[in-house]
Formats: sequence, structure tokens, C-alpha cells
Amino acid sequence: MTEFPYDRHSKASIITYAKKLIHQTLRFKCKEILESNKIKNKGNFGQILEKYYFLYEPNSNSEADFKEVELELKTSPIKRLKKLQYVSKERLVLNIINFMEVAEQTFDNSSFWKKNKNLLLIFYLHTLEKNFLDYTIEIVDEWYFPEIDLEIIKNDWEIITSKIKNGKAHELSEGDTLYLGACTKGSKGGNLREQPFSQIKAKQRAYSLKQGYVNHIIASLSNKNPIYGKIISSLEVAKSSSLEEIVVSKFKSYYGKTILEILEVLDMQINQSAKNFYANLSKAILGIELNADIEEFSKADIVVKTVRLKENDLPAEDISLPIFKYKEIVLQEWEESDMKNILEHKFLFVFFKFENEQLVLKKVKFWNMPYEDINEVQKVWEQTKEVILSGEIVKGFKVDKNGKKTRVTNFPSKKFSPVSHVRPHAVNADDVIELPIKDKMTQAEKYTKHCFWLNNSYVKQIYLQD
DNA sequence: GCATGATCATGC
DNA sequence: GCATGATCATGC
Repeated sequence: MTEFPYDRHSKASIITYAKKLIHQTLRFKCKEILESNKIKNKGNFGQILEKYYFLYEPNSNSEADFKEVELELKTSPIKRLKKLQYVSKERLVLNIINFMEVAEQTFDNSSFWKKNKNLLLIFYLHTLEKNFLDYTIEIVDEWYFPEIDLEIIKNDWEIITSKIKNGKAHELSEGDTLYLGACTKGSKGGNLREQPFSQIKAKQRAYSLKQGYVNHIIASLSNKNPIYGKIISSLEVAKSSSLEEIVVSKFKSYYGKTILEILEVLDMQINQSAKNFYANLSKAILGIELNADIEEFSKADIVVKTVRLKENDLPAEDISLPIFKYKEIVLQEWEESDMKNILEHKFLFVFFKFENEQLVLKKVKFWNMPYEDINEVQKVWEQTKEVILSGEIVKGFKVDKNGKKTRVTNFPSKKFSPVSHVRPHAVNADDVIELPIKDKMTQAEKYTKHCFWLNNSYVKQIYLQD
């Protein structure tokens, strides 16, 4: 029988032992690693810690790691930022969703809740140039979900479960939910599982906490709470309506009003020419201080997009997404790509429409991209990658009447797909970044920054739905 | 009237 | 310096 250097029946003892890791590294704390010398140089921080520090074998039990006290150990990488000190490097991945069993569970007896109701979190500083054995452990503490968060998480769990019950496990997306996501897990999406109410195989997925939610955990464990404004004011509110319902109802009273009328009702002065005017207007409508972050939105990694529709309901402009780096995108696979990650976010669209040359608030809408459209964007993404790798970005040139030359490219245009296209997004044509291979026609080693855009015709459809 | 390449403005 | 929301210019 193994002797543990801590008492497995005492949570306090486990946590005290765990906290000895603060400011230490695996290499220093797990002496046996050096002696056994068998550790592969592969990023398996959690398993090493379990085996050589907590002295139990890594497992995939449905019970929590310290089952005697229902405490689950989780390790996760963080990054250092200038302002916010620490942020999570990624989502926090929890247990795998058992598609075959979850339909028969309730939240309270679910495998998710049994395993994760109380977490022992160990955050280490991910440093590119270091071997993972030398990463410094920065934060060690236990975590309980606050009651209000738990209401949202329960709702998230129900959304995931009902999708599985509807035979749509293959259509799950992190964007379906707010704090608790269903993220893919396994090599390059090749890990397919059967589901109970459909013959279609679904990607293996795990419960996960959104990156924004983990940021919040990190901030509260290190007593560095950023200034937050809450939409959900109390547990009663959280129990009686969803976040989405509350937000929509707050905006609803301003539907049909022009921006000036809204400002008048709000009785607020907001600088209309400021870049963040629409963000501030939304905060004001939601009753959030302008200098605060919206707590629920940042925890749920919600992307807010303001859209101005023309009189014919077509958005005046396409919607830009973050620029991509040519050298990086060609190294990515779709399943792990930045683009797919963005599209698996929850969006909040705030729709204004030009009526008599005034912008009128028409509606707000929470949205995440449906499964089939994400697959459609994959084609655009793959095509983009192919064009970059072929070295044939520039197809030719056009000269306008002033003699000005513009380039014509092979990047997927609006004709290529009804959902998304690729276009420049730069200060000017000289605002360039490196290509992985030279462009054949121009011999350029760098090219104007580009990004993916959501087609305005596609966004119009989102506006017109329900 | 729209598609596409290009650019501007602001804030951190 | 850079990301990002916003907008423009031209030709079909």
C-alpha cells in the first residue's frame, strides 16, 4: 500500500500539500523524475504531477481524483499579460462527454457534476523557451462554482444534453453554450464516437470551461478582480430567466428608437465619434458602468458585433474577423485552427437600420454558427490555405482610369461561398506580413494583411430569422 | 447596387 | 505598432 505524503481523507491536508508547489517546478518537486529518467519530453504536465507528486496513477475514473473528499485535480497553463497579470492560455478541459449515458442523467447525478463540483486547480506559467518540467507553478487553490454561475452552467449542461437527445451530438459546438462548453478532444477530430439517437458518428467532446471563464477564476483566485459590471444581479434573477432573455428584454424597450432617442431616454452623454461608441451604448442599455467589463460576456467569451443595415436589410458592410498570419495558417489544421475557434464562439449581434438616414435599433440576437455553415467556412479556409501554399495569390492587375493599379487575387471571394470570403484588412497595401513562400507573380515575400469576413448577405439572413 | 481591393480612425 | 471597427472607390 502506497504511503501518501498527505491525508487523502482530509481536504485541508491535500490542499496544504498542493500549495507547496507554488513558485516551484516539476523538476524540483518531483525528484523521482530525474532518477527514473524515463519521462518523454512531451507536454504531460498533469500526469507527471499526479504520478510523481501526488503519488497516484493517472486514470480516467468517473470519480474525482481525490474521491474521498470529492476533489478533482486540474492543471492548466496560463500566460502573463501586461495589464491583467495572468490569463488562461486556453479553455480548461474537464471530463469526456459520454454520449451514450448522459441522456439518462440529470445534472445533479451527472458525470460532469460528480467529478467536477469541487476543483483543485494548479496553474503553471507556460513559457515557450522552457521544457515543461521547468514551468513555474503560480496559482494553487480550490474552486467552487458560485451559485449564480452554477445556474448558467446547469443551463449549459441541459443544452448540451438536449442536443445529444435530439440525435445531434455531431452538431455540438462550443458556441452553443455560455460558460460550460463541449470542446472537441482527441487527435485532429479523427476521434469519432457513436451517439444514442443517430447513426451519425460524432466527434469526441469533453466538457470544458470557456477561456474567459478560466480568466475569471484566475483573477478571483489571485485577488485581482478586474472591474466588472453584472447583468445578472441576484440568484433569484438567475433562476428565473436566462442571460439571453435578460439581455434581450433590456434592449427590447429601445427597439424602434433612433440612437439620439436612446441616448435621451438613457439620459447619458456618450461620445458618438469614439471608437467604442456602440460598445458603450450597449453597456448603458444593460445598465453597466462604461469603464467596466460585462462580467457575463467576458466569462462566456461572447463576441459583440454591431451591424448597420441599409433600408433593404442588407448590412452596409461585411463583418471582419481577426486577421490571419500567412505563415501560421498554413501550418494549422482546420480542427485546431484560429478560424474554427472564432466561429465556435457565441455572438451577440446588435442590429441598427438606416431609416430616413437615422440609425434605428431594430433588434439584438444571440447567435452561434450552425454546424453546416461551419463546414461551409472550412471550404473557404482550406481554399485560402491552398492559395497561399501555391504561391499564386496574385492572379493579375487592374488599372483604373487614374492609372492606379490594384491586384486581383485568387483568394475565395463572395462568389466562392455564401457565408464567408477573404479580403484585405490593413492600413494600406504596404501594411504587409510574411508569406511562407514567395508570390509567383509579384515575387513578393510579404503580402498585405488579409482576414476572413462574414458576407453581409449571410448576416442579413441571420437578421431576418425569427 | 453590389463585389472587391483598399484605406481610415481610434485606442491600447 | 498593431488590432479592429468603420468606411471609401471603382468597375461591372
